[in-house]
Amino acid sequence: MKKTKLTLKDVAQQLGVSTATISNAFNRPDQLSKGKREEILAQCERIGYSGPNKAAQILRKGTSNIVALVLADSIAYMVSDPVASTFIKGVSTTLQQQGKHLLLYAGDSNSILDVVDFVDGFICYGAPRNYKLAKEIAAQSKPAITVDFDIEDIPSINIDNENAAYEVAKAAIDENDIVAILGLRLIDSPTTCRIYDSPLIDVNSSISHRRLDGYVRAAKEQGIEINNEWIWHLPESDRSYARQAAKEVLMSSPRPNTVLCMSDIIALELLHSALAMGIDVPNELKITGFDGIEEADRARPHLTTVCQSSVAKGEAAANALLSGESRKQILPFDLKLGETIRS
Amino acid sequence: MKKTKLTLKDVAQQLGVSTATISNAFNRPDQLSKGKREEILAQCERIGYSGPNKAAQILRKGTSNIVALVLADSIAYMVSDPVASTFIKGVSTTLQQQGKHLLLYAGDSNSILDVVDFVDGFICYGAPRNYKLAKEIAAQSKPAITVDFDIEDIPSINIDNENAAYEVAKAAIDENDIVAILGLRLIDSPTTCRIYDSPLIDVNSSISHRRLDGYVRAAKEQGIEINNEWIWHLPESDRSYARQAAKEVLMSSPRPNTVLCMSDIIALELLHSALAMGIDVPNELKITGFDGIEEADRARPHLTTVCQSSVAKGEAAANALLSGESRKQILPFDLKLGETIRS
DNA sequence: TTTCTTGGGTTAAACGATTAAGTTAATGTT
DNA sequence: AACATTAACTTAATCGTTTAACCCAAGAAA
Repeated sequence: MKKTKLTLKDVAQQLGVSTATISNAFNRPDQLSKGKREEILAQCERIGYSGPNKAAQILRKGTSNIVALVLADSIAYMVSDPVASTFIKGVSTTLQQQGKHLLLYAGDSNSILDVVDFVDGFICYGAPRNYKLAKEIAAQSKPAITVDFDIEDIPSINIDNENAAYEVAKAAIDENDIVAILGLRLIDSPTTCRIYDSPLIDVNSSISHRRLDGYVRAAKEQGIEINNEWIWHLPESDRSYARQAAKEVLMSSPRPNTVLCMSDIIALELLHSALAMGIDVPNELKITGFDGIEEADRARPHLTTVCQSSVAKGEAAANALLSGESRKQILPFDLKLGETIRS
Repeated sequence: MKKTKLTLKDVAQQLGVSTATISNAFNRPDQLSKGKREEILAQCERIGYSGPNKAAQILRKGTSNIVALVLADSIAYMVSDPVASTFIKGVSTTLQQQGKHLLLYAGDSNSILDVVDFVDGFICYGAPRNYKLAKEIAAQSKPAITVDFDIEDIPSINIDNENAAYEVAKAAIDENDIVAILGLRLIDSPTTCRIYDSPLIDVNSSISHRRLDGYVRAAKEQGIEINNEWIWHLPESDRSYARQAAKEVLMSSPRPNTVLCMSDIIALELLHSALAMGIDVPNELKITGFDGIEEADRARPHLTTVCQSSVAKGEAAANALLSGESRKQILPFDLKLGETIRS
């Protein structure tokens, strides 16, 4: 039963050497003879000193091996979203390989100020709801990287959302279709709704707008104009929002026969609702998703969607952060044709 | 463009007061006059001092507001498992409410020694693979709580696994059934297999064994003896392991007509495989799960399972840790009867 | 022999705060 | 008027390291 934790000083005293030597034994093997080092380490082991205190190291060295993962929404939401959790997977695997620790930071929190002093860097996933957070990230001086959005010229990881959306829409849309869009975070509303003439929000949702652009371009090529009336807004990629929006879309008249969804979760919920109502997919209703989540593979008919690798994004983000990469990267995507647009 | 970060000392100098006063302005309002405090805070704001450095605070105060969540497996696996990620959800929500930060710690890492000095406590979810980790948790002196397993008399959160398993099995098993079990981490093997006479592993899998006990007791009440030949082992609750085990079970002859699964993921995979093979559930095959995950609700026929609230577990764990609760808690479970055992 | 290296240490100044103990002046008590 | 109390600060020790700068003895070079 040791009364109090041993410090470097205690150990130095007991072994009759200077604190610097003990410190070096742990951190800089080249600074002392091999024999002495081994002896010191052995003695430390024996008396129960497990190495320099990390809290003190953080202060002194200015580095902690902790990387903060700043999530766009609450951790609770992020961890249950298949896309986000897969991203976290990629990040954590890479960080772990490099001996780094992962601090989950909720983007709906107030300020990164309470962690900025001790983390080694930031990985920011998804545009934060409050712009203040983005400002703070830009203002602080630790390494940072953004994913699925951009802050000034901070390095970032993205896919080409406009083209991805364009391609999947192009594959789905035929002449004379009635096209609807189930979009994410398009306007500034916490509920699911048709957007009509609400002004599109700008700063926090670039990827949604790029996707929208792609959809609109593909439609236009078939001579179809999508006006706001046919665009729905969901505050997040959540099953219950999706269910409600799906219901509205399927009830509206005339009923659209092509629905472009900005996430697979939304698309799958629409698919289930449609099938439950006895609607023939794809003959009466074509559906496209976005992301390429595992669950989409299990659906029948198979979902037509855009696959992007969230794991790859996570790995790329972590690697870029740790290696000091400063460019912005565009990762590839994959169009996946399923039977939800053509049987 | 400030050259270097301001410190408390700099600020004190500039404002012509002692460092103690600045520190108190931030931490102990009762130690100085209201007027002075407001003036100091205003000045700090003006010159761009955003408060005491957190790294230094951690060292000096010995507390960081960081709680480590020690996961049984890799973060990657945990974050994608519906049960584990729901648990994380509960933990993170509660921690966030109390202004604490969440550090994700992979249980398959080597040692907690590299974080123990700066975290405020540990929440350990699931029995770690390597026993050394459990030893370390027990040996260190920060607050800790375990979930779904126990270490000596460290406070813990559990459900009554034996009774839960007993009840669901009792509901499913009829006289003369052939009963099989798809179990988790029963033996020390990294692959899916029938366990035959392999010795059951002990320390790392208590909850699986409690469940096994419950199953066996229920079977015995119907005069059925389940020998090891009818027990399968899966190293984790993973879809591909489950698929393989499901295939083996359904191919074995005689084919069991009641299969008790230790997780919903396993049960659902078995259900899908059975339906795909044209087997009538429940008339030719009865299936039970464990956990009560959301996806089980979406399955048809509805899965019979034991619902336990992972969110509640997470909340309870975080609350107990933060409040210093030292008792072991048993949370309730709910038997949920679906059509996979009786139509 | 003298001078230069160099290996293997030691000393002591940071890192950036917190806080117990001490000081001083103003107020309250009797 | 003499003494006790309190409010509002300041002083200085401390948290547990790291690391630049210095020191010394022994071997190499000249």
